[in-house]
Amino acid sequence: MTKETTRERIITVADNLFYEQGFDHTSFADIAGETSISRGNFYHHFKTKDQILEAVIELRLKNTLAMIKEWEAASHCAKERIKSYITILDRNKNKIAKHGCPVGTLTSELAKLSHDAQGSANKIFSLFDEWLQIQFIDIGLNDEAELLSQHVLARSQGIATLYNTFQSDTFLKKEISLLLEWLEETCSTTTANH
Amino acid sequence: MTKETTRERIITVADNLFYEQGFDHTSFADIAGETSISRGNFYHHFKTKDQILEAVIELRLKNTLAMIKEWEAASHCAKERIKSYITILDRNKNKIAKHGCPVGTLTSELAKLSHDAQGSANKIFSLFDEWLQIQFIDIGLNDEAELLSQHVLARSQGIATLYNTFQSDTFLKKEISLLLEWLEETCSTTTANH
DNA sequence: AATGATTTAGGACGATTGTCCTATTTTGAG
DNA sequence: CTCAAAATAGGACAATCGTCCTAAATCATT
Repeated sequence: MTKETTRERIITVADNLFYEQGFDHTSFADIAGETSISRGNFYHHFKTKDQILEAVIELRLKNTLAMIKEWEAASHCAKERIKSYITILDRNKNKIAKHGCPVGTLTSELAKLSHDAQGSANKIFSLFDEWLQIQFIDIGLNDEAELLSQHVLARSQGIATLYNTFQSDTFLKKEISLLLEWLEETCSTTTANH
Repeated sequence: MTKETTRERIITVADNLFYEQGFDHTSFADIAGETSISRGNFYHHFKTKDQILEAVIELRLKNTLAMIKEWEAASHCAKERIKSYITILDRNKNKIAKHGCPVGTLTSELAKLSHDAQGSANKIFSLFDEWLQIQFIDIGLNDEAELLSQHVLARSQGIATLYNTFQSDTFLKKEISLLLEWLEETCSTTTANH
């Protein structure tokens, strides 16, 4: 494993801090503290704070894509792949309880800040969206794929938001199973067409 | 109509700005600018910025309660009342497109800031939650009321988040009708018990 | 070993932050 | 009208923000 460069280290730490504290509320001093890098050195790698944000979003896109590829490798069945997406809610429950969904909270924050990187951040959402659409098309739900994909996205976003607020495990468990049930029903409506 | 006091004016303006820009990103200068009140005068009404936040949350609780009372006055049928809640998504679509759901985005932000007012902000969510539960109990779904209420909350939160991101009207329309359909189905399962 | 380029450290900058203080003005009760 | 109380204005504060600059240290290539 190659050693992490300074630039990569900055991005990794910033990624976590932006998730935990929010982009706007995270200062250079915060990042410097956790990286043990002097403040002045930042500007040799990034000219502005916004450039760090762009790099963080790029990293998240890369990591998201890698995660999706893992799901694809682990399962050749589209329905199972969608399940992989839904069950992140359970796998990441501890972090979601503390800081919400990393995708949804970032886009919400950037929307409020009217930040230029809004479009870039939305791409992470789009990445999930388009991938889910492909899965639904694969199942045979071509016409409805777009709305079905966004339905899954919306449901999981809402679950994350509410779990972040109330941190009720019974709620989380119930909602995940409801969403999985919905997936089964939705798939079974067209398996007759095969 | 009695004239708005200075204190009330500060809270009203702060309420809007916190919603539009976020709490952390809104400065005293911002509020002062929109209220035409000198910065120094603030501290005669509020000792800290956090106290303004508490007052804003209090106002939102009051307004939420008033809105709920309107729904109750407008409809004696519990199902219709729940519909009133669901269709806020459509009535407030323009603001949601720009700034997201005022309840969800505030609680998310305060969670990231580890802010003391987190508990107060969550009360707004709880207010909707408990009220929705009462409606479901009124329908006769006593045992499931809690999970049904939170299901509605989660769904609407997710719809708001995604509409804020993609601003797709077809998505919004479709999801609202899906949620209304769900409500019909959920209610009809127990009308047999009457 | 020598030299040029890259990387790092740390201070300085102007602007802005929330907070506080002190005059001045406005208000309301006697 | 009087005068104490409440409300307002505006400057000062220490701290922090993102940004920039320069000197020192490290690296890589010859």
